Amino acid sequence: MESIPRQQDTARQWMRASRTERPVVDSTVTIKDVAEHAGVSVGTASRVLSGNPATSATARERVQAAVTELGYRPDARARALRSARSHAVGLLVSDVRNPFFADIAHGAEQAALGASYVTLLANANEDTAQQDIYLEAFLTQRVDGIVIAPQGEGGGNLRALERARTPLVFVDRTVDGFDVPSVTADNAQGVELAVAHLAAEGHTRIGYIGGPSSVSTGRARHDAFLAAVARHGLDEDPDLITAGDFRSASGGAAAAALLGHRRPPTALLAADSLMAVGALGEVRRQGRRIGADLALVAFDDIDWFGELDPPLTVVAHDARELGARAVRLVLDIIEGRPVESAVLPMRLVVRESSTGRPAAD
Amino acid sequence: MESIPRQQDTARQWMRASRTERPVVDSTVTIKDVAEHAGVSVGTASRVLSGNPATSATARERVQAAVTELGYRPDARARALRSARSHAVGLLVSDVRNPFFADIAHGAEQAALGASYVTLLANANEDTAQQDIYLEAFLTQRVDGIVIAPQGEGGGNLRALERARTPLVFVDRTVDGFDVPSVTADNAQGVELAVAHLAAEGHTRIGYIGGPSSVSTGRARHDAFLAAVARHGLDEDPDLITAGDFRSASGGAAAAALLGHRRPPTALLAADSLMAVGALGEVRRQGRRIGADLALVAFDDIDWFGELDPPLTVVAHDARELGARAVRLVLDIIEGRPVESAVLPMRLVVRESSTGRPAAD
DNA sequence: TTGTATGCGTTATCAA
DNA sequence: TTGATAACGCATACAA
Repeated sequence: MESIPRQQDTARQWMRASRTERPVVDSTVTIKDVAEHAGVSVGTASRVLSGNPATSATARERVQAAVTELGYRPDARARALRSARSHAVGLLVSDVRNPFFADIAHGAEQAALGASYVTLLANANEDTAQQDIYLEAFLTQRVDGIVIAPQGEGGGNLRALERARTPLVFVDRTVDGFDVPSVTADNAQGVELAVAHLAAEGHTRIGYIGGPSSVSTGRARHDAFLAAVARHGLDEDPDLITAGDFRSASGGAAAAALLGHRRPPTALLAADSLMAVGALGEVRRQGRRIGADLALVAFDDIDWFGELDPPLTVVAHDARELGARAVRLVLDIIEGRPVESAVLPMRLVVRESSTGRPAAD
Repeated sequence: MESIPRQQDTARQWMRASRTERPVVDSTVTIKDVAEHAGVSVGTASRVLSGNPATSATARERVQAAVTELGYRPDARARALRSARSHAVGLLVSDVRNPFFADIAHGAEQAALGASYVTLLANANEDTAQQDIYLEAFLTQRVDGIVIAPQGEGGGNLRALERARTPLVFVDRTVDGFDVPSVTADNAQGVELAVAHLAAEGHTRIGYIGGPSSVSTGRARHDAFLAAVARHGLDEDPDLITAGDFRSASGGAAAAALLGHRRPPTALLAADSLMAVGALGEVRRQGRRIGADLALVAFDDIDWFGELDPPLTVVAHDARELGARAVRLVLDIIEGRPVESAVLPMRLVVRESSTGRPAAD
């Protein structure tokens, strides 16, 4: 009786597909079927499948044969339910469409794959509500661990995570008041590199296009900018400080505001790639030319920044490495190894956008 | 006896975390705990939780209270195991770092979220082997359906998918020999629009930077290009045809080859955004200027293409819509509704890169 | 080395 | 409307 609803279900599901293929194998081949087909007990089949050494060569052989013949695929959910390990990690990025986070995701995914963990990638879309939804989903899916580039002040489900004791790692960003292992970049150093470079190029008025103060990197870069400007004796004009939301449009708006002042800056520093691109557009619209009329340095080294005209000078961090390290960190927690937060260095890649001339290298 | 290993496990897992917080609630609150706390049976608790109308107001109230008090979160795995529905769809894109696919992913994710499905996003990294790995993972995770932008000729697990009868939808790309519902763009129309535009601008020698012939969009655009060139009476010179791999570097190489010929093209058409960016870099390196010296039209309207200098003329498809439609399609299959493949129109967005002058609109 | 039996957390069946 | 109980697919303790 029990299996009938399931079959009906499957039938209904494919009713209109009207495919002409052979009904080969049912989708739900269980370990029981395998055991039967191999002429062994489920216990033996299970042992063979999970690599338990307590198996005979014949058993292994017959079970393997049955597996390939029936097209058996273990049910990860049942397995996880029984063994309290899902072998899945959740990765929550702020915005998949931001190339920087796409790179982080890629690095994280590859690292997880290497450890034979599956990655559940979710996209908060720079929105705290969506972050909570996906965090909730991760929790109900019982992922073994979570890597997140967090939004906001850390209310809502971020606290629930702590309570649920799910292994958690912050990547790129952190949240105040959370004692969570993290892999971040040395933002202060990055800003210092950029400002020092622009100062060396003779600029004294640098316009800053910052990120939102609700994000740790936004705050860190802002503070570092102020410090660096003071340190290098540049103009500490509040008019030179703007803030966007890490998205393209806000970069354009910020650039417009900066360039609209009576004493506009001669150089621009954008706190992320998307805002840099927005600024690029605004500068062009104003009929000015990056490199020649106005220097531009951006955070985040996106692959194609070097292909632009002019190529963009950037403060780069290795996003892939950031993602990979974060995953390794969360696996360390999961598997009970000692964990250590990491701060990765940033480096300056000088190109024409800040010098007006082809780079030396 | 049975629960002891689990507790040990949890303990080991957090041993070195040495956090000082209160042990508030154990992570694994089950429905049993909820029922006990509420003074009802698990059956009643389950009914309340799943919105079964056969519940009394008091029962609902008490269970809800217990849920919030204990911080209960249903176990999606157990739920899926029992109900044969995971409420998860797998999304496999060719390359997350390609902005076009990032947009597709975003659209798909939002659509799934709207239907309260979770999206498992995986990245094939333009690699058939990785595609198979993730397909395998989707299968073992027993996702309810899969949306994929497929790689290669469709060997390996793509066939296994068919056999497993997992609802499947192709997005953007298709694979010959598979009778699978799909959401694609009208590539032929897109190419025609681009070629017609360039012809109208007076170009007779258009260099084509195509995609790999192993991908359906690569083939479709290639064939359409040949047809359009013939139709408009332009130079049908084989030297004007190149092929890349949908990645930046190959676009640069293709541009170099095209521009190196004795009779170089006066316009370039790139079959995707990343290759267009690569071409952009190569053109700059050769000291030429897009728009003025050489026209460029690209496939895929990436947000920031309009911000570049000069802004890029593109053949655009709405990637978000592509992703959203694909998800809706797979949900249609899952939930037994009639399904219908869709071909979305493309449209030409004319900007300076192909005209040398600011666009009218 | 193997088989049997139990339980993981949940939903669904069946009586009450 | 409710409670007891079986079953989902799998892994493991225990006995053989």
